[in-house]
Amino acid sequence: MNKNASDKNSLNILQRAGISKTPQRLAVLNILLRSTTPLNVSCVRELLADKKRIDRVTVYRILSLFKQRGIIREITSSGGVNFIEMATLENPVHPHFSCRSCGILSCLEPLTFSQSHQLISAKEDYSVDHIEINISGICSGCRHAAMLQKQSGKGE
Amino acid sequence: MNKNASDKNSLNILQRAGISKTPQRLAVLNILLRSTTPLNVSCVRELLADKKRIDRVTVYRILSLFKQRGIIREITSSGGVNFIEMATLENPVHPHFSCRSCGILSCLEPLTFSQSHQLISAKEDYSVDHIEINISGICSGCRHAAMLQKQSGKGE
DNA sequence: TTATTGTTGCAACTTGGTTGCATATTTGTT
DNA sequence: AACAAATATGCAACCAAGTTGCAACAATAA
Repeated sequence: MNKNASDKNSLNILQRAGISKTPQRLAVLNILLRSTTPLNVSCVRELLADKKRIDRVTVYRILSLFKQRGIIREITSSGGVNFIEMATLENPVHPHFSCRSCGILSCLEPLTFSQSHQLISAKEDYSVDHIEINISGICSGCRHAAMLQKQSGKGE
Repeated sequence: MNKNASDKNSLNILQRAGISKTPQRLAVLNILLRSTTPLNVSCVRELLADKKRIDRVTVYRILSLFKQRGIIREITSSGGVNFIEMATLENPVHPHFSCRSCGILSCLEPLTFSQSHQLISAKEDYSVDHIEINISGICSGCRHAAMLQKQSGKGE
């Protein structure tokens, strides 16, 4: 998706959510749309061009508005920093994988109906509104890098 | 378990882990052993009698030592505050339920082997070392309380 | 043009967690 | 029991994430 198309997409999203379009909101939305992995707030701010640096508070406010309107969803990460990702129809709730080596959070396949059901069924008197699954370990990239390093004798 | 038995248990745990027994460590361990739900750091400190108030830093250091030695495990919660629970054989890794009304984190049944396997199988080139499942919603206590309130006409 | 409403940026704050260092406590050895 | 070496604690100061209050700044409608 090129820049113009993405801008148009962002505009549509804001319009559909019934919130006014401001340069800051568009900028944040564009960044989230273009990212292939969930981002945390400081990443979002770094990705904003220096020219359009947005105040930290404003970013938090924009994100909490987006969350409230269901445009994005938050992912709790073990590092204590929350990540965010687009909450579109094409991107349903799914488990995440957090690499303890590179820190990148990546997306895994959504659960099937029966899998979710199994998880929820235990406590019938609880009213469940969200299942968050975070798997952690070493991602394939880091694993291969480590293996290469070992082979070349630079290990230990 | 009465106080003395719990103290003895704590002592054993420290000994087996090969770490020296100090009043502070015993106090923290006792609190964790007695709690029926995972606790966060400020809860632990509140539960310490005023007499044996332990410095915040010390609590963090004790907990990180316990974690390192596998005595406790940490649970990432969506509120950005980490919870801890005992990591004993009788208390294997399990999903948690976080009530968005009362904030209490409670424990759910552990996954079966096949359930865990299903979750992990997706990405064979990842090396998984932990699966964390956090389910959130309204716990039965809060749900019933809300229902009673509604019935008595105090709703809205 | 002006009044109204909503948005932004700044400063200041809160909370969870960490680091460095001096002091106090354990522990192992006589 | 006494002591030295090693370890643990408390304090102050710090950092980072996230929040709040408020003044200034759009954008919009009358």
